[in-house]
Amino acid sequence: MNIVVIDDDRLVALSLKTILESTGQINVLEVGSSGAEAIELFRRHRPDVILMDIRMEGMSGIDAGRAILKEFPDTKILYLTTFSDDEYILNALSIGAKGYILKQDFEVIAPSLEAVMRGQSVFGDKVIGKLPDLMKPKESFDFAAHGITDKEREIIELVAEGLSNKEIAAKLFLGEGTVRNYISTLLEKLSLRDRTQLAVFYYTEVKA
Amino acid sequence: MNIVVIDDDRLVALSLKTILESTGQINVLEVGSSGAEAIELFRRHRPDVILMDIRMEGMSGIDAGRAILKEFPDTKILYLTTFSDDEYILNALSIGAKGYILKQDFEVIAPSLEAVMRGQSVFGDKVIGKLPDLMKPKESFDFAAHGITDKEREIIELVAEGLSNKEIAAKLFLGEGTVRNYISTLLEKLSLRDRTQLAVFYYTEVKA
DNA sequence: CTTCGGATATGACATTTGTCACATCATCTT
DNA sequence: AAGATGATGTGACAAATGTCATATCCGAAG
Repeated sequence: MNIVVIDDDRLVALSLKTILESTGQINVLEVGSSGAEAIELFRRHRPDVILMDIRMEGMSGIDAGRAILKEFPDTKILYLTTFSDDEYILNALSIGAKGYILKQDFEVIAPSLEAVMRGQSVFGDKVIGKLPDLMKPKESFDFAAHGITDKEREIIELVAEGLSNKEIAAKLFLGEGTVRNYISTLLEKLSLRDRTQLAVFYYTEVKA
Repeated sequence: MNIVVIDDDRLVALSLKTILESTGQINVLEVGSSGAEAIELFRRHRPDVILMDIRMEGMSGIDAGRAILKEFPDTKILYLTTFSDDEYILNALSIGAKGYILKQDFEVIAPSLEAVMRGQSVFGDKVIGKLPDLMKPKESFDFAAHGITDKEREIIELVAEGLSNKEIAAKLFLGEGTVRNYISTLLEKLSLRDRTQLAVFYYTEVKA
């Protein structure tokens, strides 16, 4: 199995090389220490798997991974990370990484590489355990705290579907002027300027 | 451990009750067969865990779960499902379910319940394996296929930030009229009516 | 009962937005 | 050279939008 190891900390990268090569199964073609280098080394060697740190100076492992996967979509990327990098778990999953394991669990690194080679995905227990929390939708915006009434909330939703005042009025059996008034007070309450910003607000703050 | 079992298929629900109670550890307070019933039974019994089917007539297990979690945020929900229900995996995670296991693996159901009681999350191997695929961002909208130019794409993005024509013009060093023209052709190309719909389009089709 | 706030409505008004027809200029094609 | 294309611009216009003042109705709070 030919792999490339990327870690911000060159010492770590070299240690990994040593450890992994001692298994006899794994051949570390080269080590690198930045996202840019990851891309370059991948282009040069086309390894079976990339073992890469996530948090690095400059380009993050995620960005590098995204770039590589864009060029070679069936690349197998295994992320190696510190326990505190929670935010990246979802990113790693979403770009299609094959695994995400913790540096602490170094005894599972070689087996994980084997698993990835076999086509499996490898996400450590602790990583999986965090998924539910991470997926939880962030507190949806607190309408009540901003004094937004039920009707107003309903209006926001229709605006966020792209309806015109006339259409909203028809749908809610209100006068068009009334709808405008609602929107006016809504814009006031949320410090926005127009319905487009209201829609943007909805998608970025409420439904995010 | 007191639980409630919900399954569309009453027979399955009752079988589960029998199997689980035979362990001696688990007490099935009551079984139900719809999402609505799930909510009702939860309110009445406050079980430690709800074991619930996902795909059901009427209200889905996800919707029922969401409703219950809204009322009682620390509810432990364990979903039981058929292998083909892929689409629901992410939903289950995102509402904060404690587990998602397959009906086929019925021998793991009781242990999973124990695990959930202990506060662990339980997602079967096969479920985890699918996560990377499911998280992959859907093809982001193909601007080129719709004949949308780079400049137009840039305009869309600014509209989607809630900028006015004047602001966009200033930012891109264009005349305001030019910006309007861009937006006009954009609306034409995408069969939309106004900038708000353009913003909505951006958030639902492009950046979704 | 009176008061108050929320929901609803109207009309007038200024501004923004979207459309259209057309014009200029540079580049690229033929 | 002639023509096509795309980026950019202008002016005029109609429609949609947002603001404001004001009014009615109703139910809840005092």
